[in-house]
Amino acid sequence: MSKSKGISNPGIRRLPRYYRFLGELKKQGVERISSRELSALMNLTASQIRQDLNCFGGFGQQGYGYNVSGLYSEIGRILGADKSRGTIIIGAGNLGRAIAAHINFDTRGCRLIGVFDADRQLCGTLAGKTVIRHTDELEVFCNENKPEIAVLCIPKANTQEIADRLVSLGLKAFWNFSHYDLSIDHEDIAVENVHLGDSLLTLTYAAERLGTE
Amino acid sequence: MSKSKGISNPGIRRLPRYYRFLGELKKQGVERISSRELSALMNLTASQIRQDLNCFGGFGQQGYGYNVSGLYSEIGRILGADKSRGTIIIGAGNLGRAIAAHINFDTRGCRLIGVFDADRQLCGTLAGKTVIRHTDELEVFCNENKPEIAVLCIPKANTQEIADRLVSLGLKAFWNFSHYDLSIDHEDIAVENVHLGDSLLTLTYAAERLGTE
DNA sequence: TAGATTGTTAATCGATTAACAATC
DNA sequence: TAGATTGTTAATCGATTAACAATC
Repeated sequence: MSKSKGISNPGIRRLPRYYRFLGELKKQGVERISSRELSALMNLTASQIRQDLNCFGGFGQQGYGYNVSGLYSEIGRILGADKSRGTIIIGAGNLGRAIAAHINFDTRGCRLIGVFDADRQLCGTLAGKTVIRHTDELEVFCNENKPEIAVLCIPKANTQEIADRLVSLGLKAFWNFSHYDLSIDHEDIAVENVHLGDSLLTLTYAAERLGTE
Repeated sequence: MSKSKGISNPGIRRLPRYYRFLGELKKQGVERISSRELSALMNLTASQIRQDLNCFGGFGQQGYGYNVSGLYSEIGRILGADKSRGTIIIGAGNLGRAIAAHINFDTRGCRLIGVFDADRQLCGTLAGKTVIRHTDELEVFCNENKPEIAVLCIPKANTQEIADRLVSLGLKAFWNFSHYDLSIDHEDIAVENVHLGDSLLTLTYAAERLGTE
């Protein structure tokens, strides 16, 4: 066991990637892997991997390396992928429906239990395998089902308002796709802002500089 | 003018965010802003902002601050948002269609000129405002229209193969949504991997730790 | 001129890399 | 035991912050 100096911030964002690669290796039937082999695969340094992993405990074995399947489960546990937190999507436009259909919530510690939209036309139709409900039903639904995580696929203008309402309904974590930097003043609330537009602009910037260096 | 020590890597990823906030301020009719005011708005330090911006030139004025609209254009130019690079989407499933309909390519230096899918059932139908074509037409289409940027919304298994094919057709930049870490060995190719699953797991991790610290 | 705020250098902090003793 | 590879400390590198002279 480490005395847990804590993993670096960049390290935290590497954890899901470790998890993904280890899952792949496990699926391929690989039993053990050294930090060196994994570093080659993932384009990191072996040192970095050992530092990252050792923050959570000594998962490896000298002279052997890491047991793939064991490490996979450990990281899954660290990430909370073994949980099953009730999750709702707010906004059933193109993006909300794509996320409902496209994201595998279950393997990431989440269970999709509801999709909501303000447009009555959409209510009753399906987003993935989930029936779309009207946002008026949020209060009743949340009191009954106690979801913890909300995915926000709504226009910028409504985001803060809806988020505040959901906080008051007990939601604890927000995956925010609106073009708005959500930051919630309550402590004990987690927010992950996804700005696809920013990501595209980063690519544009890189394209702009190709062949320059 | 700076002698361009170069912006930090995290700094590069902050540029689109600066652009977004300045665009908002401009829309609100704000004329000037100091690094201090902007830092409060964006949750950064004033020093950081001055460092980031000064890498590209002295856009500010002592005693005054920055001209919002001028700085907005400068950053847009740096990012390449003023260009109009031909862009195609490969894969017209839920995600591909959501991106076609949801992302404003034009304001980010990209012009969506084609959407392709391997499923003939989809061909001829619309993704956003763009007709879906069969991937068999890629060669002819690319030779005629010379797209530079490809958005990959295809299954993991096909990603590397399709990417290689597109590289040989002259594509220069890849916005990759497949569950696969695309890395292209050719130099002079830019890749931006978007792993929505990793993003969700990061949120799960944060949710797991709420109230812990 | 006085006040404000940048541009820029120096100091600090944090993350990554290198090195190696511990140990399987 | 010999070889391999971790866990962990120390050295390096890079990014952020602080400070302040330049200047509008």
